[in-house]
Amino acid sequence: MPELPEVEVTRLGLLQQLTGGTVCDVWWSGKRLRTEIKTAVLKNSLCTQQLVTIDRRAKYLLFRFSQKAVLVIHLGMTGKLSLVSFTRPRDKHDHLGLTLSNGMELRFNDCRRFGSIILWPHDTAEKQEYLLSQHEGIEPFSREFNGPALQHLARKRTAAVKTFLMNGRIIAGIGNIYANEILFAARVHPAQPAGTLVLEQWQQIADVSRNILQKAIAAGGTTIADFLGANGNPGYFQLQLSVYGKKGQPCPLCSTPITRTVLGGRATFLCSSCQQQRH
DNA sequence: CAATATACCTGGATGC
DNA sequence: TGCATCCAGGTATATT
Repeated sequence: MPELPEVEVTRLGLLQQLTGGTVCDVWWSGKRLRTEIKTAVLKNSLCTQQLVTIDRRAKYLLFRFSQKAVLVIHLGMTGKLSLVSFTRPRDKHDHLGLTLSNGMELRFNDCRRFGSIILWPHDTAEKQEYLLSQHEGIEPFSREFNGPALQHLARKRTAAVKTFLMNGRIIAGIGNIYANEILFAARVHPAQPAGTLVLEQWQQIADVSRNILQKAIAAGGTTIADFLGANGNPGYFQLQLSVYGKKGQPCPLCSTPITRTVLGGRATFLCSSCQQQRH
Protein backbone atom coordinates (compact mmCIF):
# COMPACT_ATOMS: atom_id res chain seq x y z
CA MET A 1 0.00 0.00 0.00
CA PRO A 2 2.09 2.69 1.30
CA GLU A 3 4.34 5.00 -0.62
CA LEU A 4 5.73 8.26 0.72
CA PRO A 5 2.34 10.04 1.02
CA GLU A 6 0.67 7.18 2.89
CA VAL A 7 3.62 6.85 5.28
CA GLU A 8 3.55 10.61 5.84
CA VAL A 9 -0.22 10.62 6.44
CA THR A 10 0.29 7.86 9.00
CA ARG A 11 3.05 9.85 10.69
CA LEU A 12 1.02 13.06 10.87
CA GLY A 13 -2.04 11.22 12.19
CA LEU A 14 -0.06 9.56 14.95
CA LEU A 15 1.94 12.64 15.91
CA GLN A 16 -1.21 14.52 16.87
CA GLN A 17 -2.28 11.98 19.47
CA LEU A 18 0.76 10.01 20.40
CA THR A 19 3.61 12.25 21.48
CA GLY A 20 4.26 12.26 25.20
CA GLY A 21 2.77 8.78 25.62
CA THR A 22 4.67 6.33 27.79
CA VAL A 23 4.97 2.67 26.83
CA CYS A 24 3.99 0.21 29.54
CA ASP A 25 3.62 -3.09 27.71
CA VAL A 26 4.43 -4.81 24.43
CA TRP A 27 2.39 -7.52 22.70
CA TRP A 28 3.43 -9.61 19.68
CA SER A 29 1.24 -11.99 17.65
CA GLY A 30 4.03 -14.55 17.37
CA LYS A 31 3.91 -14.38 13.58
CA ARG A 32 7.14 -13.36 11.94
CA LEU A 33 7.28 -10.26 9.81
CA ARG A 34 10.04 -9.42 7.37
CA THR A 35 12.33 -8.95 10.34
CA GLU A 36 12.55 -10.91 13.56
CA ILE A 37 10.68 -9.50 16.57
CA LYS A 38 12.18 -9.93 20.00
CA THR A 39 9.43 -9.05 22.44
CA ALA A 40 11.71 -9.16 25.46
CA VAL A 41 14.12 -6.70 23.87
CA LEU A 42 11.27 -4.38 22.91
CA LYS A 43 9.90 -4.51 26.45
CA ASN A 44 13.27 -3.87 28.03
CA SER A 45 14.05 -0.98 25.75
CA LEU A 46 10.68 0.75 25.53
CA CYS A 47 8.73 0.17 28.75
CA THR A 48 8.67 3.39 30.84
CA GLN A 49 10.04 5.29 27.84
CA GLN A 50 8.20 8.33 26.58
CA LEU A 51 7.63 8.94 22.88
CA VAL A 52 9.28 12.20 21.90
CA THR A 53 8.47 12.47 18.20
CA ILE A 54 8.02 10.54 14.97
CA ASP A 55 10.16 11.17 11.90
CA ARG A 56 10.19 9.64 8.44
CA ARG A 57 13.09 8.60 6.24
CA ALA A 58 12.08 7.12 2.88
CA LYS A 59 9.16 4.80 3.73
CA TYR A 60 10.41 4.16 7.27
CA LEU A 61 8.81 5.69 10.35
CA LEU A 62 11.22 6.48 13.18
CA PHE A 63 9.61 6.56 16.63
CA ARG A 64 12.02 8.42 18.90
CA PHE A 65 11.93 7.68 22.60
CA SER A 66 13.12 9.71 25.57
CA GLN A 67 16.24 7.66 26.26
CA LYS A 68 17.40 7.75 22.61
CA ALA A 69 16.09 4.35 21.54
CA VAL A 70 14.33 4.41 18.14
CA LEU A 71 11.59 2.05 16.99
CA VAL A 72 11.68 1.73 13.20
CA ILE A 73 8.54 0.60 11.39
CA HIS A 74 8.15 -0.12 7.68
CA LEU A 75 4.60 -0.76 6.48
CA GLY A 76 5.53 -3.08 3.60
CA MET A 77 2.59 -3.58 1.24
CA THR A 78 -0.33 -3.85 3.64
CA GLY A 79 0.87 -2.48 6.97
CA LYS A 80 -1.30 -0.07 8.96
CA LEU A 81 -0.77 1.69 12.27
CA SER A 82 -3.60 2.83 14.49
CA LEU A 83 -4.07 4.20 17.96
CA VAL A 84 -6.99 2.61 19.80
CA SER A 85 -8.15 1.89 23.32
CA PHE A 86 -6.21 -1.08 24.70
CA THR A 87 -9.57 -2.73 25.55
CA ARG A 88 -10.54 -2.98 21.90
CA PRO A 89 -10.40 -6.60 20.68
CA ARG A 90 -7.50 -7.33 18.39
CA ASP A 91 -8.24 -7.58 14.68
CA LYS A 92 -7.12 -10.35 12.39
CA HIS A 93 -3.55 -9.57 11.25
CA ASP A 94 -2.73 -7.38 14.24
CA HIS A 95 0.92 -8.22 14.91
CA LEU A 96 2.30 -5.74 17.39
CA GLY A 97 0.77 -3.66 20.14
CA LEU A 98 2.45 -1.03 22.30
CA THR A 99 0.26 -0.34 25.31
CA LEU A 100 0.55 3.18 26.66
CA SER A 101 0.06 4.33 30.20
CA ASN A 102 -2.91 6.48 29.16
CA GLY A 103 -4.96 3.40 28.18
CA MET A 104 -4.36 3.65 24.46
CA GLU A 105 -2.52 1.14 22.32
CA LEU A 106 -0.50 1.64 19.16
CA ARG A 107 -1.28 -1.33 16.89
CA PHE A 108 0.47 -2.61 13.80
CA ASN A 109 -1.77 -4.60 11.45
CA ASP A 110 -0.29 -6.24 8.35
CA CYS A 111 -2.11 -8.86 6.32
CA ARG A 112 0.78 -9.83 4.04
CA ARG A 113 3.50 -9.43 6.67
CA PHE A 114 5.93 -7.66 4.37
CA GLY A 115 6.30 -4.98 6.97
CA SER A 116 9.19 -4.75 9.38
CA ILE A 117 9.73 -3.60 12.93
CA ILE A 118 13.25 -2.90 14.09
CA LEU A 119 14.52 -1.56 17.39
CA TRP A 120 17.61 0.60 17.50
CA PRO A 121 18.84 0.52 21.09
CA HIS A 122 19.96 3.78 22.66
CA ASP A 123 23.65 3.01 22.34
CA THR A 124 23.68 2.28 18.59
CA ALA A 125 20.69 4.28 17.34
CA GLU A 126 22.78 7.11 15.95
CA LYS A 127 25.01 4.79 13.97
CA GLN A 128 22.05 2.76 12.68
CA GLU A 129 20.26 5.87 11.54
CA TYR A 130 23.32 6.99 9.66
CA LEU A 131 23.55 3.60 7.95
CA LEU A 132 19.86 3.67 6.98
CA SER A 133 20.22 7.15 5.58
CA GLN A 134 23.26 6.12 3.56
CA HIS A 135 21.35 3.20 2.17
CA GLU A 136 18.29 5.18 1.06
CA GLY A 137 17.92 7.55 -1.88
CA ILE A 138 17.30 11.29 -1.93
CA GLU A 139 14.09 12.66 -0.46
CA PRO A 140 11.66 14.17 -2.98
CA PHE A 141 11.03 17.14 -0.68
CA SER A 142 14.72 17.89 -0.19
CA ARG A 143 16.73 20.57 -1.93
CA GLU A 144 18.92 18.04 -3.69
CA PHE A 145 15.89 16.68 -5.55
CA ASN A 146 16.10 18.89 -8.64
CA GLY A 147 16.49 18.58 -12.40
CA PRO A 148 20.27 18.75 -12.69
CA ALA A 149 20.77 16.36 -9.74
CA LEU A 150 18.36 13.81 -11.18
CA GLN A 151 19.99 14.02 -14.57
CA HIS A 152 23.36 13.48 -12.92
CA LEU A 153 22.12 10.46 -10.96
CA ALA A 154 20.71 8.98 -14.18
CA ARG A 155 23.94 9.30 -16.16
CA LYS A 156 24.77 6.00 -17.88
CA ARG A 157 21.59 4.38 -16.56
CA THR A 158 19.93 2.23 -19.17
CA ALA A 159 17.02 1.11 -17.00
CA ALA A 160 13.59 2.53 -17.77
CA VAL A 161 12.96 5.92 -16.17
CA LYS A 162 10.02 4.44 -14.25
CA THR A 163 12.21 1.71 -12.75
CA PHE A 164 14.76 4.41 -11.93
CA LEU A 165 12.19 6.55 -10.08
CA MET A 166 11.08 3.50 -8.10
CA ASN A 167 14.61 2.50 -7.12
CA GLY A 168 14.63 3.37 -3.43
CA ARG A 169 18.41 3.44 -3.25
CA ILE A 170 18.38 6.36 -5.68
CA ILE A 171 15.11 8.16 -4.88
CA ALA A 172 13.16 7.61 -1.67
CA GLY A 173 9.45 7.10 -1.33
CA ILE A 174 8.17 6.72 -4.89
CA GLY A 175 6.37 3.44 -5.55
CA ASN A 176 4.29 2.13 -8.40
CA ILE A 177 1.22 4.34 -8.14
CA TYR A 178 3.07 7.64 -7.88
CA ALA A 179 5.72 6.68 -10.46
CA ASN A 180 2.91 6.18 -12.99
CA GLU A 181 1.22 9.44 -12.04
CA ILE A 182 4.44 11.48 -12.02
CA LEU A 183 5.49 10.30 -15.48
CA PHE A 184 2.07 11.07 -16.89
CA ALA A 185 2.06 14.57 -15.38
CA ALA A 186 5.60 15.14 -16.70
CA ARG A 187 4.60 13.70 -20.11
CA VAL A 188 7.50 11.27 -20.06
CA HIS A 189 7.28 7.73 -21.46
CA PRO A 190 7.88 5.24 -18.59
CA ALA A 191 10.09 2.98 -20.74
CA GLN A 192 12.49 5.68 -21.88
CA PRO A 193 15.98 4.80 -20.63
CA ALA A 194 16.74 7.05 -17.66
CA GLY A 195 20.08 8.15 -19.07
CA THR A 196 18.50 9.56 -22.24
CA LEU A 197 16.16 12.12 -20.66
CA VAL A 198 17.02 15.76 -21.31
CA LEU A 199 17.35 18.32 -18.52
CA GLU A 200 13.95 19.83 -19.23
CA GLN A 201 12.34 16.43 -18.62
CA TRP A 202 14.15 15.97 -15.31
CA GLN A 203 13.13 19.44 -14.22
CA GLN A 204 9.56 18.61 -15.08
CA ILE A 205 9.77 15.31 -13.16
CA ALA A 206 11.20 17.07 -10.10
CA ASP A 207 8.46 19.69 -10.14
CA VAL A 208 5.50 17.38 -10.70
CA SER A 209 6.84 14.85 -8.18
CA ARG A 210 6.72 17.34 -5.34
CA ASN A 211 3.36 18.63 -6.51
CA ILE A 212 1.73 15.20 -6.74
CA LEU A 213 3.20 13.86 -3.50
CA GLN A 214 2.13 17.00 -1.66
CA LYS A 215 -1.41 16.81 -3.03
CA ALA A 216 -1.61 13.13 -2.13
CA ILE A 217 -0.59 13.89 1.45
CA ALA A 218 -3.19 16.66 1.62
CA ALA A 219 -5.83 14.20 0.36
CA GLY A 220 -4.96 11.69 3.09
CA GLY A 221 -3.08 9.33 0.74
CA THR A 222 -4.37 6.89 -1.87
CA THR A 223 -6.71 4.08 -0.83
CA ILE A 224 -7.00 1.45 -3.57
CA ALA A 225 -7.79 -1.65 -1.54
CA ASP A 226 -7.08 -1.10 2.10
CA PHE A 227 -4.91 1.85 3.09
CA LEU A 228 -6.13 3.59 6.24
CA GLY A 229 -4.44 6.46 8.02
CA ALA A 230 -3.68 6.31 11.72
CA ASN A 231 -7.13 7.69 12.54
CA GLY A 232 -8.75 4.82 10.63
CA ASN A 233 -9.86 6.99 7.71
CA PRO A 234 -9.12 6.12 4.08
CA GLY A 235 -7.35 8.51 1.73
CA TYR A 236 -8.98 10.23 -1.21
CA PHE A 237 -6.16 10.80 -3.67
CA GLN A 238 -7.39 7.86 -5.78
CA LEU A 239 -10.09 10.29 -6.94
CA GLN A 240 -7.36 12.43 -8.49
CA LEU A 241 -5.41 9.65 -10.23
CA SER A 242 -4.96 10.18 -13.96
CA VAL A 243 -3.58 6.87 -15.21
CA TYR A 244 -2.95 4.34 -12.43
CA GLY A 245 -5.51 1.53 -12.72
CA LYS A 246 -7.24 3.34 -15.60
CA LYS A 247 -6.65 0.88 -18.45
CA GLY A 248 -9.08 1.61 -21.29
CA GLN A 249 -10.34 4.83 -19.78
CA PRO A 250 -9.83 8.14 -21.60
CA CYS A 251 -6.72 10.21 -20.93
CA PRO A 252 -7.79 13.31 -18.97
CA LEU A 253 -5.80 15.50 -21.38
CA CYS A 254 -6.53 14.05 -24.83
CA SER A 255 -9.06 11.21 -24.38
CA THR A 256 -6.80 8.56 -25.89
CA PRO A 257 -7.50 5.29 -24.02
CA ILE A 258 -4.94 4.58 -21.29
CA THR A 259 -2.88 1.46 -21.95
CA ARG A 260 -1.42 -1.03 -19.47
CA THR A 261 1.96 -2.65 -19.96
CA VAL A 262 4.44 -4.33 -17.66
CA LEU A 263 7.81 -2.77 -16.90
CA GLY A 264 10.27 -4.35 -14.51
CA GLY A 265 7.51 -6.71 -13.46
CA ARG A 266 5.18 -3.88 -12.37
CA ALA A 267 1.90 -2.72 -13.89
CA THR A 268 2.52 0.41 -15.92
CA PHE A 269 -0.18 2.78 -17.16
CA LEU A 270 0.32 5.48 -19.76
CA CYS A 271 -1.22 7.63 -22.45
CA SER A 272 0.54 6.69 -25.69
CA SER A 273 -0.27 10.09 -27.11
CA CYS A 274 0.81 12.36 -24.24
CA GLN A 275 3.81 10.25 -23.22
CA GLN A 276 6.22 9.59 -26.05
CA GLN A 277 9.89 8.73 -26.00
CA ARG A 278 12.13 11.70 -26.77
CA HIS A 279 15.63 11.05 -27.96
C1' DC B 1 28.40 -2.45 -10.69
C1' DA B 2 23.77 -2.55 -13.01
C1' DA B 3 19.75 -4.98 -14.56
C1' DT B 4 16.60 -8.61 -13.91
C1' DA B 5 14.40 -12.53 -11.55
C1' DT B 6 12.78 -14.54 -7.34
C1' DA B 7 11.10 -14.94 -2.77
C1' DC B 8 8.54 -13.47 1.12
C1' DC B 9 2.77 -13.56 2.49
C1' DT B 10 -2.57 -13.18 2.34
C1' DG B 11 -6.79 -12.43 0.15
C1' DG B 12 -9.77 -10.34 -3.46
C1' DA B 13 -11.20 -10.71 -8.26
C1' DT B 14 -11.81 -13.51 -12.18
C1' DG B 15 -12.80 -17.47 -14.97
C1' DC B 16 -14.08 -22.31 -15.59
C1' DT C 1 -20.37 -23.17 -4.77
C1' DG C 2 -15.73 -24.74 -5.45
C1' DC C 3 -11.32 -24.49 -7.23
C1' DA C 4 -7.34 -22.72 -9.83
C1' DT C 5 -5.06 -18.73 -11.35
C1' DC C 6 -3.58 -14.10 -11.37
C1' DC C 7 -2.76 -9.85 -9.18
C1' DA C 8 -1.63 -6.23 -5.46
C1' DG C 9 0.89 -0.08 -2.74
C1' DG C 10 7.68 -3.14 -1.21
C1' DT C 11 12.28 -4.61 -0.96
C1' DA C 12 16.23 -7.92 0.12
C1' DT C 13 18.74 -11.31 -2.12
C1' DA C 14 20.48 -14.13 -5.78
C1' DT C 15 21.65 -14.50 -10.54
C1' DT C 16 22.90 -12.96 -15.00
